[in-house]
Amino acid sequence: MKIASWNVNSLNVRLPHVERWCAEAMPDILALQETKLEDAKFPVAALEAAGYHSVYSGQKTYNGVAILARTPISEVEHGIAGFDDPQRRILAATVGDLRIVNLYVVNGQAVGSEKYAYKLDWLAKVGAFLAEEIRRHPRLVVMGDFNIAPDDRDVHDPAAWHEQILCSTPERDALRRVLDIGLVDSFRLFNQDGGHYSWWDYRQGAFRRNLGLRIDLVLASEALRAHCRAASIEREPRTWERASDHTPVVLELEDGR
DNA sequence: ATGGTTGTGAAACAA
Repeated sequence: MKIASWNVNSLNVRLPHVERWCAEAMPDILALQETKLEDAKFPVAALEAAGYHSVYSGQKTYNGVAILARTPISEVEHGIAGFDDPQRRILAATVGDLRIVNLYVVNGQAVGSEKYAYKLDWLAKVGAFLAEEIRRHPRLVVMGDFNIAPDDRDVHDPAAWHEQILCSTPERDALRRVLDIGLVDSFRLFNQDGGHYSWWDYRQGAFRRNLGLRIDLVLASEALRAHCRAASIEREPRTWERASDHTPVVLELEDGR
């Protein structure tokens, strides 16, 4: 069972990349962020032809999340009940015996900005939502673009990024509170090294020089911890022509019961 | 060098 997350930065532009990567990597479940597509324009038929069911929550120009799966998808939740947020960043669904939550966490722009305050408030609300999700669905995977580098190993230049956006202590504390619900950063179950990133700025040849951050995460609930078999960051799609600035991150789970 | 690149959508804005 291969589970993956990928910020595609426009599914309109990246659909050929998604089709290609799915054909090569054959993920069973794929969470997409920044689809930037209204629901009416979601490429359901193309993804069905590629072998995937899809559910999605999108909007024009910004944000947008989707969950693709090779088996049927049920119990879809769009956003958080009681949090009337026009930004489409949260999608939850059940695939087989797994509960999947796909998050496109607020970027926050700059520490101290209005968007930064929104990010921290958003993370607190999401934390409360996830506490309920894990209670109802112990076999929970929470994945997406977290827009937070968990610690300095996940940052190419920790001094330059010190207390900057994506790396500040309040953001890392907010992520810690999410993990404390009973989730583990699956990549760190298998690799303790720095230098492994999931996002590289488009500018100044950052990918070629591996100047990146690891901000795309697949979190597994404690109930799934013993079933995690491998985790990886798939750098190849970032080398393709007209690539997203993010690359897919993968968790392999022991096959279901 | 307060730069640089990409996506959306037609000028900024977001990342």
